[in-house]
Amino acid sequence: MRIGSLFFSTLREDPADAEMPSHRLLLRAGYIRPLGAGIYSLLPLGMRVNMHVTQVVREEMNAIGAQEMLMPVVHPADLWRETGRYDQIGPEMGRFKDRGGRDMVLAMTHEEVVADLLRKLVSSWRQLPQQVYHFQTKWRDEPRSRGGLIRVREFTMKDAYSADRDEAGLDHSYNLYYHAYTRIFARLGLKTIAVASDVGMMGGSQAHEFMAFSEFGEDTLVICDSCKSASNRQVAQVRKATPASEAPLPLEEVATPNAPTIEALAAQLHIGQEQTAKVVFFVDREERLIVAIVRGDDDVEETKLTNAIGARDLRPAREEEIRAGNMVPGYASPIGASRALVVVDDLAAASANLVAGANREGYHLKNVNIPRDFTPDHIVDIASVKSGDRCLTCGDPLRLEKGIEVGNIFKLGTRYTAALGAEFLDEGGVKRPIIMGSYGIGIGRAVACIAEAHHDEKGLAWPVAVAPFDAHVALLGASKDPRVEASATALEAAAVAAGLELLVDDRNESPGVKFADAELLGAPWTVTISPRSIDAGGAEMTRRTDGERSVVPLAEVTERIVAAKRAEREQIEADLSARGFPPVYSAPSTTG
RNA sequence: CGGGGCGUAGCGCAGCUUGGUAGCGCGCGUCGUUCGGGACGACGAGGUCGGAGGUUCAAAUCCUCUCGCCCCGACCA
Repeated sequence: MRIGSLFFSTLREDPADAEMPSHRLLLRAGYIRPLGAGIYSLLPLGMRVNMHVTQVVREEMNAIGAQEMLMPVVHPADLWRETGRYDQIGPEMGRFKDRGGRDMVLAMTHEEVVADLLRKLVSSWRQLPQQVYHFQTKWRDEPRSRGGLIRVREFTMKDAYSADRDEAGLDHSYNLYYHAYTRIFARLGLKTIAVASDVGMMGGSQAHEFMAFSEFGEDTLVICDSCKSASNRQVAQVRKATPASEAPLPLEEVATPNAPTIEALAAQLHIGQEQTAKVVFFVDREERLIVAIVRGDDDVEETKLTNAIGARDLRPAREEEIRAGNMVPGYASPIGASRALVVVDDLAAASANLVAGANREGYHLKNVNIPRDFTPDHIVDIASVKSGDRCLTCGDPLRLEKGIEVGNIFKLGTRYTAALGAEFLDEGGVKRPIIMGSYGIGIGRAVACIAEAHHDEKGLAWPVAVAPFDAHVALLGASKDPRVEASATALEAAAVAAGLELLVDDRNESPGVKFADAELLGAPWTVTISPRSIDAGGAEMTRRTDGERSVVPLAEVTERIVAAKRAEREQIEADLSARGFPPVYSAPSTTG
């Protein structure tokens, strides 16, 4: 490919509204262009990376026996009504009517369609297990898209689905995907960790998220280096401290002017924050006021709270809603409150003589004891893990990291098959619901995460497995010396024979522009052909990652690139085998 | 949905406070010179100032409404 015919344009200056490096560089280098909020076109460069990522995913899916297919992006709403999700899911689902007035939805995911196919196609245990996958557009009307390709509204997802006879089969399928995903992200050059996670809107019994480490990550990962275990902070549990046992003292009201925050309160009373109770208010979808109480040194983890009480769509309460429950914001406690669901963190409940609000402006209560002074509806872990907390299993200190979710695996169970009547007859002639799992990877997000992980101040630096071109060929002095164009033509022919793709920059631009663009676009190699390089013996090869440079005979350029590609792939395979993830799935392993 | 910011040429911005000819840099076109680290000169193309309404002799500028985008909090691949 000659660069002059490539459909793209680079930007010399940074786009004003791009914050994340991947967003900024993918825009600047001409890989993507926005069409609207969270809606992007992939330009040919971006599509090339996308296709390479897709191919790696496809190879690993096929390797575990999954079959590629394609399901529609527009679904009849009735199918989603059958599983209840049409009403459960809020405005993030795209809805419209077709010309006949029928309700239709834009696919956010494909559990319904798979379960529908299962009930139509599968009737016997002999037809199980099955695994299918596709690469398909999803529309999710995110309340807030951001970060370029990191978080968008329309995106391509590889979603795979397993269908098994029983839980043991599901466990096996789940392990297959755990294995395949580990291999996929390693091959894509992403450092990821699988963390135990919340099941969210998918439902089901168990889930892992594959997280790429990134300082721009939206999720916080809780990692125990001793146990080699990791969880999303949303569900992570810790070994809680045992509060000193004190005899409960009588309640006592104290004046605490201008102390609506825990910090101010603790400072004013000269006590530690752990001696206070923090009260946080939420309202669920049924407009129920929820009072969540943790110790002053903790924060409420909303996902834990949501799961603990089976709530949906929690949002922070407004001040008037708090007052309607007879509580005073800033000085609140459930003592004397009405009409609220009270959830207390187990640590707070075990702590004696806490300071809590008096529901009177400027006053707090000392020596609050739970449940002596009020009766919680739930006592359960709802505290957010913080740095310094200790591992539930081994007691060692936990480490917190930021990550971006690039893939997830869910044990769905019979959530969808039971609702849709996707059943099979077992050997005994007994009708049973099919057991499902679902497994997603956001392709565009993976591309963005790779860009996040592989760039420098000059531009992108793609791993060879996904680079849009194997090499960027910069021609210098071609107008003066016909040997340059002749060499380029010869190199292009050699590349075709070797199965390599080159981007040849034959523009009439200054060398600085060509080098800068080569570094911005991020091909693994820059091959410079000039009268000088020809006199020196051929072409100059520069490795993008470390700038290592050498002059090699023109005839050896392609074999050098091929050898480097092979070496990188072999290194990745060696690393994967050492970690227990060889090309062929061998044994169950979901530890970690 | 709450908070903050921004919409002026393809990109980055100035002009707005104090209303009166729409500007700068980069990029783009033609010609010439240059040619191993974002070259130089000459000439040139390109804008309903996001949109609608209002105030005014006159609106990019003031007022109202509206649309869009970005960033920070509640969701997810």
